[in-house]
Amino acid sequence: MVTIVDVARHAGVSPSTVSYVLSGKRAISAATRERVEASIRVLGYHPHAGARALASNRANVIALVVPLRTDMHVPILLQIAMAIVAAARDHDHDVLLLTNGEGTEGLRRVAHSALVDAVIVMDVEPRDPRPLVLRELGLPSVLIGFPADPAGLTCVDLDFSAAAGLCVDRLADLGHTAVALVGPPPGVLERGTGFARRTLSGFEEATARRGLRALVRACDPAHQAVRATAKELVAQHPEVTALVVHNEPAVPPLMEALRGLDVTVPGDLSVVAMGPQELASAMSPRLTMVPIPAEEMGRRAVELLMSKLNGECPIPGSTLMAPHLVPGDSTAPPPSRS
Amino acid sequence: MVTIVDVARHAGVSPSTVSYVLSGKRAISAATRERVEASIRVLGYHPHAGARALASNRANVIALVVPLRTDMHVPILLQIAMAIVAAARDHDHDVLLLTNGEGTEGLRRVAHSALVDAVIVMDVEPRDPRPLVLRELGLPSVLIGFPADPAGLTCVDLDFSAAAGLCVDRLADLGHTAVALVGPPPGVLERGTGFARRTLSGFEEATARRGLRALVRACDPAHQAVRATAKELVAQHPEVTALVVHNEPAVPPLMEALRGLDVTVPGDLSVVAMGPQELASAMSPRLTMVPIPAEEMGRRAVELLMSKLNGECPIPGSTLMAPHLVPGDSTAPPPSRS
DNA sequence: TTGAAAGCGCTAACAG
DNA sequence: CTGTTAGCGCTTTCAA
Repeated sequence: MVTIVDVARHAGVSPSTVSYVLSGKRAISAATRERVEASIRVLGYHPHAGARALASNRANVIALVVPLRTDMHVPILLQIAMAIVAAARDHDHDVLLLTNGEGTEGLRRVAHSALVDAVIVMDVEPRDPRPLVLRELGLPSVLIGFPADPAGLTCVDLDFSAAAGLCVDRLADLGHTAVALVGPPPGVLERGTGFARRTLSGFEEATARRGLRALVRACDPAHQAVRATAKELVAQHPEVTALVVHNEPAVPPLMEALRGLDVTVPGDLSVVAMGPQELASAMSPRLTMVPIPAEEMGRRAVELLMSKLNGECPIPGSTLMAPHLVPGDSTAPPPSRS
Repeated sequence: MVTIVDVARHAGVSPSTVSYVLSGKRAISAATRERVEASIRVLGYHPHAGARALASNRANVIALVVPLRTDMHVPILLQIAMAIVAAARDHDHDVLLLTNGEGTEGLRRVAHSALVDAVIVMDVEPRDPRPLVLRELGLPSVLIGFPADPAGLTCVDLDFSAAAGLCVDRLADLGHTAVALVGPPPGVLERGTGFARRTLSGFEEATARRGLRALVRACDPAHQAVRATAKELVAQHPEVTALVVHNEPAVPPLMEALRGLDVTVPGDLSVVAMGPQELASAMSPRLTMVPIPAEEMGRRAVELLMSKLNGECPIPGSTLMAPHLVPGDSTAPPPSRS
């Protein structure tokens, strides 16, 4: 194994100089720096992670807690995770993968053993035990999603309220006067799940502001339920000319149900969906969407965490990512009343 | 921080004794062991991971390389990853998450810096550069999937050949005499992707063995293409009374296309699919499936890796997981010729 | 069955 | 701007 002493010898300097070249923690003359860097390259030196962690009290590793069972769309989960890994690498950190299988014990373990310096917790929900443990451990952390009480915690999420507003605004701009929100199954809202509630309030606020008639339907993603909801909306509420859908798994059956009811999109009915962007091109016509910005959420979470680790203050308690609307072919002005 | 010295003092023994209690590497009297264990519990001692890695040359961490873009079904990927984390924990190891973003450089880095002891690479394909790097590094590894040349490597995958055979056997047992394989898009097979080829040969071997007439169709998962394939099979090949589908994304549009063609499943046509088990209950009727055993594959990969780390020999070069057929409601005897 | 002590490779005072 | 050196907390010989 190549050690720092080997590099030092090869470059004709002391080990500490090599260390300082690597860390940039003190000024080094250009000449010395170059010689050291050359030696590092020639010898193929990589500092021993354990030794470094031991001496510096920094493992340069962050933990990522991924939920086993989740309300989140799985590909989104993975996208966020990958973005986190990439962003962490940009900050010279690695990512340790943790599940909830060990319960909160895993957090205690990796924190106490100094395996990681900090942690990102995904898919945080209102009644989540993990934030408590994080506070107790004093472990720097960033949550993706919001617990019931985010006080003293750093949280990142999409601004679902603004996202719903964006959908409504687009439809209002097109001339629609009555729109319906097709939301997650009843249970999700009642459980107090944060994002569902925030979408709803954003929808209500925006429709009120724009003077639109508004309907809300919770919708189970099962084929039958979706079909029933579609049928009911079309038959009982002919005034509704546009749908905002915040329920990823319900989208494919919904589009199929509309086709079955001879409702053309966007001719008879416009559809805007909130969810993973891939959904857009999987549907026909291509959906107008407000995508979940997985990439940005992951990066932002890492950046916030790094700020914390570097002792930068103050860190914002909650970060709501601004939504963007990506136009597709599923929205158009409402049909003319003929 | 609680150190091994604190524990030793508290228990009235030497640090080395505490170490040996933890590692079990030498005999300890029951009395001493109990005192030490009590002290560990009381003080809430967790050994410092870095110090341990430095002194023992073992990080007790394995790397998991997850592909960024993949032919694999994403939820399956995550299931395997989670199974790997759980299994690794059972062997007292943690999992470091790596992507291909750094290219093979990431592997070199974590190996040289002793951040990890070994690595599991997911979604290995025939022309994969990573196995070469693993050989070069001498890093203990297990691959999920098969490279073109698996010589000297340890690989785990589903026995796709046997899986196809299982599907054919079930259909033959039900009385079908002509079956079609709906496989992955043309490109996948031509690129030499291992699993597609193995499925095909299993299908051909089994249909020949059972004396069935066999058809094979590569199928792009796009709506249009699936519809065309379904139409062609139904119209041009009325003798075909059953389908074996090995193409996860094509399944939903296929089922819909059949419905559109007034072909009832399983009344007119039986369908068996290979893929993620969740697919079965997402379809109506519930599919008869040969699921990808994500859980077992993950566990097996870890077990093989641990055997390698413990120097147990010989390690099998390739492990093909036995497939299981899970009956659903999409298979029945062929329609009577009336 | 246990203890003493020498490192593992690196960082960060301290000293110049 | 650079070198010397004392640990970081643990494992593992060696010795008893």
